[in-house]
Amino acid sequence: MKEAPVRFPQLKPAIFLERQGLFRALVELEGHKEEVYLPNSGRLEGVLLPGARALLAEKKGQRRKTSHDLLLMELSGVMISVDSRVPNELLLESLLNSRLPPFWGYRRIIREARLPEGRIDFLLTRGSERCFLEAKSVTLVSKGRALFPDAPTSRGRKHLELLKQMVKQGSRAAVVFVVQRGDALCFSPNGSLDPGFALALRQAAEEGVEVYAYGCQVLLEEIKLAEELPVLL
DNA sequence: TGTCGAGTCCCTAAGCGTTC
DNA sequence: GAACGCTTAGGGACTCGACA
Repeated sequence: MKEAPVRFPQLKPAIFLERQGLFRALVELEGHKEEVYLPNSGRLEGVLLPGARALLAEKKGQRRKTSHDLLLMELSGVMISVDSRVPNELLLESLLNSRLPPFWGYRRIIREARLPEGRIDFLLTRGSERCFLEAKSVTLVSKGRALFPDAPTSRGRKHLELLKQMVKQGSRAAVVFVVQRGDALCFSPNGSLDPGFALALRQAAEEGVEVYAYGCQVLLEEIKLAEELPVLL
């Protein structure tokens, strides 16, 4: 697979102190404490560790209440992207440039496709053929195995139900787990934390929903999709 | 008709409060 | 106890009105 990077602006190093809310974190930046935007509402277990190195992007905007986004954490030399918007961007880049072999040949790509039952991240079409694609952000890795979710997710199960419905209606449907770090060797659902999601994913796969996982190469300058990872359901 | 800006809706997931 | 709704911050998509 060829590379499809999302580039970062110049990042500022900081020290992560604590999470202050769903979307806020307190860091030490250039000798003072600073509240920054954390673009991820997940639990981020084992990633947001006090004292760890954080990397920030300066942001300007009228509606903003913070002046920086927390984009990367560095733990034991491993760079981890904590921006939950990145997987969609990476997939879009890869789809637009025909860089994902399982999804080659689709002529039209619609983001955030609206359905009566909900919204799906991508709808790919080729004539009358349709493929629904849902992207999931993964940040948790244990002993080389990427795990999703890092907190019980009823929304995740809802998305799987929706994909199953699309398969029943004759469309193709897939869920793509994007592991936003470079130290994962394989992917599994996090059955010990959310057995319901793990069961739903296995059932979805049995009923025809395709399951893919990709690792990422995370650098200070950019993040790009890496090789496809084995999925162990 | 085309462009621009303002406003609205929806998405992310956890946590809290309310209702049954 | 379960189910549901709301809130949180920020951004993208979309709609609508104003104007050239």
